[in-house]
Formats: sequence, structure tokens, C-alpha cells
Amino acid sequence: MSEGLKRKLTGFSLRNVPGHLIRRSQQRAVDLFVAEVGENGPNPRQFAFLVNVFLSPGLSQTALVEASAIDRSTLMEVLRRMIDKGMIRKTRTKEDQPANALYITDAGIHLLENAVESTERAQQRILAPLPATERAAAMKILAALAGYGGDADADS
Amino acid sequence: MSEGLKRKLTGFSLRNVPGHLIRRSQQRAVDLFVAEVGENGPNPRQFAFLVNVFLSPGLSQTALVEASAIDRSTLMEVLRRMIDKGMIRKTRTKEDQPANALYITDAGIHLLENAVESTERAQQRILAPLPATERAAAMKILAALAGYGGDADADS
DNA sequence: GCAAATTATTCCGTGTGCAGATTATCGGGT
DNA sequence: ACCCGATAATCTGCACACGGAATAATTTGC
Repeated sequence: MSEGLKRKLTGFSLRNVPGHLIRRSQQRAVDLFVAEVGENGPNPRQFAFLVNVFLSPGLSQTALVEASAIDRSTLMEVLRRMIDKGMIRKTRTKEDQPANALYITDAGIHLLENAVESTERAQQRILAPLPATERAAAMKILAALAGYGGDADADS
Repeated sequence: MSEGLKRKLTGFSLRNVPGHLIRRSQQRAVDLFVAEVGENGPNPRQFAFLVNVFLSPGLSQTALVEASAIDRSTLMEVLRRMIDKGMIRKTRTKEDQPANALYITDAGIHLLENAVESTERAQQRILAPLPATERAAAMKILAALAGYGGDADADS
């Protein structure tokens, strides 16, 4: 029964599967981020979130879910930890919706400040295997693969 | 204190951060995989693992960790589920190391057989946002970003 | 033949990711 | 004042991801 399968799969290599390459790239990107920013600093998700809250203080969680592409359930956990560590402040806005308004704290700003440089280094290292001339093209390709197709809205 | 930060971060967009684009691409790739292969079929990790076990029966978990790029701890869980569902069989090889030898079952082969076509469709859809002429270049770039640099060994 | 080094597996704790159900808060209609 | 619908947040359950510690099986040194 597996004869046809064998024929189809001999010579098969994960290295020719786009999804696999993307996953490996993601693993490597996170590794480099952590290596540059370090244990104490924010992780990639926290960094993205901190930036968004810094740039748009007072937004609700839902708004930030869209801005930072973190699932709402995941965000609950991430937020809890960031609030515990004092990077973010959450206040129930009585006036508005049943929504929370989120603000970055001074400690959060400090953390962000320290992380900006190393984050940039990490991003450079992510693209480092590519010749400098191809990096812009790579970014375009990644944007396409990420589903950012000719739109203007969505992420910040 | 945050004045310098503001200068550095105004105009900042996650869309210009390679790591973010890679993450989004990965999310999209998994979505497409699940959409094509369906609920009952294997997920991307299971598929990669099944193929590797099918092509190299009797390998140990450690060997397969390297082949399929799944962390050893994660593999424990993934394996447990696959064994529960009867896709994989595990036997303690008394002769060899303190290692387990893994084999795909008939049910696993059947599952794999059903998933091959839809997996291919999923991979095509992943690259679909790119013009056909750029897809080969994209694969090269992804391989580089994944850290597959000019080697020959490693993954199957 | 037995203790020690070696290697593979397993366990544990923490964190991300996501879908579905539930709860909380508000506005409006009556 | 009370119910209703809408929206935001929260909770629950499952799955992946990964490091470090503990455990099991084997081989080597003596």
C-alpha cells in the first residue's frame, strides 16, 4: 500500500518546503533576538507590544491585538507578566466601553530604551546571511508571504 | 526622558522588522496548512515527523529531533499524541543505546498518504502572493534566513 | 565485575498561540 | 427600573516551544 507513497516521497526534503523554511527562520530570528537583547530585556512579543503602547498610549487591548498581531488570549498572559513586572499599567476606563486603557510605565520606557539598539542589531543579524544587495528584496518577499498585500491599514 | 526614544520610534512600523514579518509569515503558513489538510489530518509538525519516520524507520527520538527540527521536549508531547492516535509505534531497543526506535504504523501511512496532496497545495498557496518568477528566489532567501547556509548535512 | 562516564529519554516549569465559551460593562429601548 | 444587545475582556482547554534537572540504559575504565 505504501509503494506509491514511497515513490512520491523519496528524495523528499523539508528544505524544499516553504512552510518548514519559514518556521526555521522564525526559530532562528527569536534566538538572535534573545541573544542580542538578553535575558532581562523584553522578548520579541513584549518589545512589539511595548512599542505600540508607547506610540499609542491609552488604547484598549483589542486595539493592540490588531496592532501587534498577538492573539487576544495570548495577550492576556503576556500582559499579565508585563504588568507584574511593572512595564505596563492598565486602567478600567469607566467612561468608555468595558475596555481597558493601557499605558507604558516609566520602567517600561526605560526597558524599551535599553532594548532599541540591541533589537536593531538582532534584526541586522537576521538578514545577515543575505548579501546586502538582496536584503531589500527579501523584505518585500517576506511582506508578501506575511500577507501584507498592497494594503495600507492593519499593523502599526 | 522619553524624548530621544520618541524621536527614534516615530514612524516605527513592525512591517519593517524582519523578525515580525517572519513571524506573520509563519502564522499564515500554518493557517494555510490547516485549511488545506483539515482538522483530521496531521498538523505541520506531525506531517514533517511522519515523513521522516516513514523514510527512515527505526530511528531514535534524538535522531528525529535533528531531522525534523522539533525540540526534544516538545517532541515528547507531539509523540505522545501521535502514539495515542496510532500513527507511530515506539519500541525500546534492548540491544542498542537506551534509545527508542520509532516506526510509522499502517494508520500513519494511510494518514500520510491522504495528506501529501493537500500539503503540496498548502505550500503552493504559501508562495502564491509572489509572482511565479520570484518563487525560486524566495526559497533561496528563506533557506538562507533559516540558517541553511552552504551545508549539506542536517535535515532530511 | 563494578563504579563512573555517556547518552537517550523523560519530567518540570515557563511561555507563546489559538479557538470557544463565559463574564463584565455599557448603551438604548420600554 | 429592567431587560436587551453590543462590545471588551476573561477563562478554559489544548497544543507547540524550549531550557534545565532528573532518570534510565549502556559502555568504558579499572
